[in-house]
Amino acid sequence: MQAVQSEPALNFCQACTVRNRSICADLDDQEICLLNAIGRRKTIAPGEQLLWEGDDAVLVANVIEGVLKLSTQTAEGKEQILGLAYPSDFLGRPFGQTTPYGVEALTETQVCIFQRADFDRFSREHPKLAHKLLERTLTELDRTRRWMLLLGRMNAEQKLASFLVETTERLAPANCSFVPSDGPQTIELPLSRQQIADVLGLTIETVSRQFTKMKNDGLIDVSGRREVTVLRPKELAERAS
Amino acid sequence: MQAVQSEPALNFCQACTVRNRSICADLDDQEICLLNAIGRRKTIAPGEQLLWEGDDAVLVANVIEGVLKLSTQTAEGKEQILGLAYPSDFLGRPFGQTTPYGVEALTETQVCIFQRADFDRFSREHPKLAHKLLERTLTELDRTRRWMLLLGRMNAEQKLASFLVETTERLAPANCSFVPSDGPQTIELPLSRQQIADVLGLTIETVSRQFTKMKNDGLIDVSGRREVTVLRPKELAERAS
DNA sequence: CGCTCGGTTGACACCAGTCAAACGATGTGG
DNA sequence: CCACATCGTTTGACTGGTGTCAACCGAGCG
Repeated sequence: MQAVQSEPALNFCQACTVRNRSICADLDDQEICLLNAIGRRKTIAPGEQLLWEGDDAVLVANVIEGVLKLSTQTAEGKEQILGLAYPSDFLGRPFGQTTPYGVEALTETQVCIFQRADFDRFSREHPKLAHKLLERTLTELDRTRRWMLLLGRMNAEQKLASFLVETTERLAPANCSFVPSDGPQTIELPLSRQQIADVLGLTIETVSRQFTKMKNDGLIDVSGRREVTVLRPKELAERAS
Repeated sequence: MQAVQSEPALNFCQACTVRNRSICADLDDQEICLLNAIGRRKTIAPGEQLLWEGDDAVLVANVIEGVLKLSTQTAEGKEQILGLAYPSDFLGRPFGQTTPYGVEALTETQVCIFQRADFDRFSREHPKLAHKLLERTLTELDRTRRWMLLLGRMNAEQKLASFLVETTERLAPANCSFVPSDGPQTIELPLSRQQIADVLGLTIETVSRQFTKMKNDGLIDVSGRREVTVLRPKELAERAS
């Protein structure tokens, strides 16, 4: 576990870009101040790990900027990505003993981290925060369950189409330009082909073939390795079934 | 939505068999009394539905006895079971708008139901309950994520083995006899072959073939349709990988 | 220039899905 | 009592999608 890149305890929260979307949203200025005192900002480079599977859960965090993956491995060493975390998402396992999955940054990422003990205490004393956390966890559970449908019942084409639709949606507010939702839209994928395969429960070859097929069908355009333009969002959504 | 089989408002909670395991565990007698006043017991027959996918979420519930399934469907009508609920588990979507999955009883089931509005209010006023609910939801999220690994990365044999291992574990305390965990153990499956297939993201034929294979390999014994004896728990756990 | 790395493409194998038939337990009506 | 239908399950034959293995491509870099 490496040293935390701490910064002086100024009130970062007031200028925080996810202030109104994260679990802190319902707290008043005074409470924010208290929370600010126990939290620290940290920047994580792509590929760097924030939490390790099986470790004691000593940290929790809010995602401020960037994308991270939560993943676990089978006994044979195959990876399965359990979920992706975007800005305003919450990371970690409060009130738990061990972290049940690894967390790794996919892009340049900024998080707001707390010692778990501090955070646990704070949330016990501030039901508003605990309540927000509960709502968020319930939402995350719903999203995860929808992902099960994808893994259990969809074929490769439907999986990739679903992935592109969801990624476009979740990345859109970051670009923030008001793009008509049925027109072409370009996104930069935060994941490599291998990582997409791990998310979808496929192999890299199958993912690659599906990309090529969609390109040939005129649904998408693939410029660089990470750059994808969705040409026909509606048809793509249809293929996601 | 049918009428609730309500009973006079005696204090059922005091005699509740899941009193110490459910989300009510941390409440004191006075709080239990208040909760008791807004809850109702209800018995559900196998096959009967408690919540409908897409409905307004008006009910939440604790499972007291029996097994239920949470499920959703693809556009093509294939079913995917998202999870199973056992005694002491919590059902429903507090603080949400619509129920994101259907809930149906698999066995004769007893639940303790609340109007969502009542429950939401109660949990806001009693942080102890909200906290238990949060812990439980976090645990459920972890369990669901482990299930994703099964759906995304395991083959049919590993899936069925995992299913039998988990079902044996979760059904064991109900039988309550102290069986040595490495000896033979008989359980009555709460699911049909088709439902097992829906849980594991397989077809009924594949499930059936895997049952036959495990029987021939001497790992299990299949007496009736629902009765399975695990002969070699350790080997079974190994196949679950 | 050659190396590495991520991605693409091809050939092939195999697991699980599909379709179809048969089985066995249960129930119904004559 | 038997004939027959029904339902969940099992078994068989075949297909096809996806995994596996391997070769190749193209960009970046020393």
